Amino acid sequence: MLDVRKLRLLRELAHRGTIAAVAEALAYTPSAVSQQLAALEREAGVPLLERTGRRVALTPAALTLVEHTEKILAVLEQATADLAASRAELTGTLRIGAFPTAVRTILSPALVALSRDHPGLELMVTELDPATVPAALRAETLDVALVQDYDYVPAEPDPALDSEPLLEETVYLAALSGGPLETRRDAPWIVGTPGTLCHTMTVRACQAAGFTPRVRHHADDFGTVLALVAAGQGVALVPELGLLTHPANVVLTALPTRRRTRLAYRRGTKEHPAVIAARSALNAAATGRKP
Amino acid sequence: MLDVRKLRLLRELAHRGTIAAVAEALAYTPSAVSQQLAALEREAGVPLLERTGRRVALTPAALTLVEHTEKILAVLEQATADLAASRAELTGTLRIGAFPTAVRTILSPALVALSRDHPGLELMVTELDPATVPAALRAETLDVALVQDYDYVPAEPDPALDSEPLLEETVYLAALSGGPLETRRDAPWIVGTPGTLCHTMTVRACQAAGFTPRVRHHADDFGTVLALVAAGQGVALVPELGLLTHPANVVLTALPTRRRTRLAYRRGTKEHPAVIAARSALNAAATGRKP
DNA sequence: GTTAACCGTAACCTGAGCTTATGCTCGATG
DNA sequence: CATCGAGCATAAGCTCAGGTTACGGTTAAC
Repeated sequence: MLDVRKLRLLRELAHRGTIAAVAEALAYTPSAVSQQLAALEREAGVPLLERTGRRVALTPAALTLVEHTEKILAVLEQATADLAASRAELTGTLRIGAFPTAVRTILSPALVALSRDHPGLELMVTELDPATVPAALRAETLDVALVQDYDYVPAEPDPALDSEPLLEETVYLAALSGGPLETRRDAPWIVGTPGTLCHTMTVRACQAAGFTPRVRHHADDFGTVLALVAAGQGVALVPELGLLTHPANVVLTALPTRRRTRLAYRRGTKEHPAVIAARSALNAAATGRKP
Repeated sequence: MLDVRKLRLLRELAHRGTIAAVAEALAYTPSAVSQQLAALEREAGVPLLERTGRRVALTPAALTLVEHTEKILAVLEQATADLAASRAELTGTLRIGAFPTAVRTILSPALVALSRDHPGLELMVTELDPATVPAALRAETLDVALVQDYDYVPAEPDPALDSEPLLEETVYLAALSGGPLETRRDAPWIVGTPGTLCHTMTVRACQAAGFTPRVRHHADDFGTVLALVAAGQGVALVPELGLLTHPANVVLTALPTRRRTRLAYRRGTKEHPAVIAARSALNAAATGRKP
């Protein structure tokens, strides 16, 4: 009987590439992970890892093992979901991850509704960049998370994760005057810090319009971005949710680009009562904002 | 993360009914099983067991947990099968269960072929009554087994097991004179010991013909049965494979009843290379006997 | 050449999970 | 109705799986 705990380490290794990263993610020492994987290899009777330089690579046999592991972990999630559903009241803790804008706009009202309807449910919110969400969900640091699915930035399919559309917003060009994206070829730009989804989204949208933005400022908070625009420091792309307060002199031009926000969770937790509750609260908060 | 080892205990409990039986089957003490199940219940946060008299019953939540466990164990079997397939040579041990007649007729030649073609494969044969096969397969005492599927004795579907047809034979009425089953209403009968499949089969076949057999002798070995028939002690039903040597004065009348033999294994092991090898060897032995 | 990142082994230590021992409850039996 | 056996649960103790820390070897980058 193969040990599922060890298989989980192998799966994490397939995603993260190094034993050190697996250990870091799952709160072990690298030595422990190494020993467990060595034991798994011994039990399997087939080579699973081979050193390539200072990393390890998975053999084909190990990769098929990982695929099976994904299935098993999904069933286990489903089983715990069913257990939670069979309980009368919703208890335990739900760890929610979200990007900063979402926290202040749709997540806050959803949290109010959630804690009102389910007093037994402990809510933990973590603010993080969507790029780090998949790893956090897999490592069970988070249970559900809001992620973005900008045009031009499709999320790679992850067999361990599942998601569903939650919200779709218009993206605006924020400037001191109106006019389409193409006319901003030579304007100074205000974008997010490199590596974030906002940054990528802006750069790709400009490239699709035929130019590379001349980056002048970096700012992730849309309030700051709009203040910079109002101060004549440049132009920027801002999604609908970033416009809670916008300075009077900033002109917004709707672009065809749309920002889609999705609710992500581990495969198998779709029917977990806490996820169901989060889904309905978030949907209510998202549509409640519309008018 | 639910512990699959503990879930396996729960599944076994669902099948066997008492903690003591589970412990017996899996080579633990009852105390260990009790503690593990108590721990599982604690982790689940939901009552799983409730004492009814001096036994324990599973709650609905526990039953759905068992269903999930079946899926997980099947995937685990599949994973080990894939591992074995990725190995060049076939190694390890294959534990085969079979009823006595089968051992002497089709299993022996199959064993010869198997050990010739796969010298690295260790073969272990256990002679047992088909009625005990499902439990032995689930408890991983056996890997594959030959079971019978007489008319009137359909095997109940077990979610943990899988099987496929292997052989179909005619059942004969053995007597000192020819004639259909209905004419033996008042004859003394020779049947297997109560509880075995052979016994059930004979009784039901007679009942389908409109009478209950008057049992005179009990014998499980078909050689013995035929000797008793030859000695004028009564009549009996004997399947084709039981007729390796039959006394000259015994007359055989083919009946419409047919005996079907199936190859059974745990769900998920269908593509295990050792099972594949066993399948082909047994099929060859079964068809090789036909002419 | 030096350094940093990473993997693996050795040695040690802790607790999960086994065993044995024992008590309790329920149902069958005379 | 008293007795007895079957079965479950708890207590106490022991063992080993599986963790940690320490250290050495190898690889890639600068």
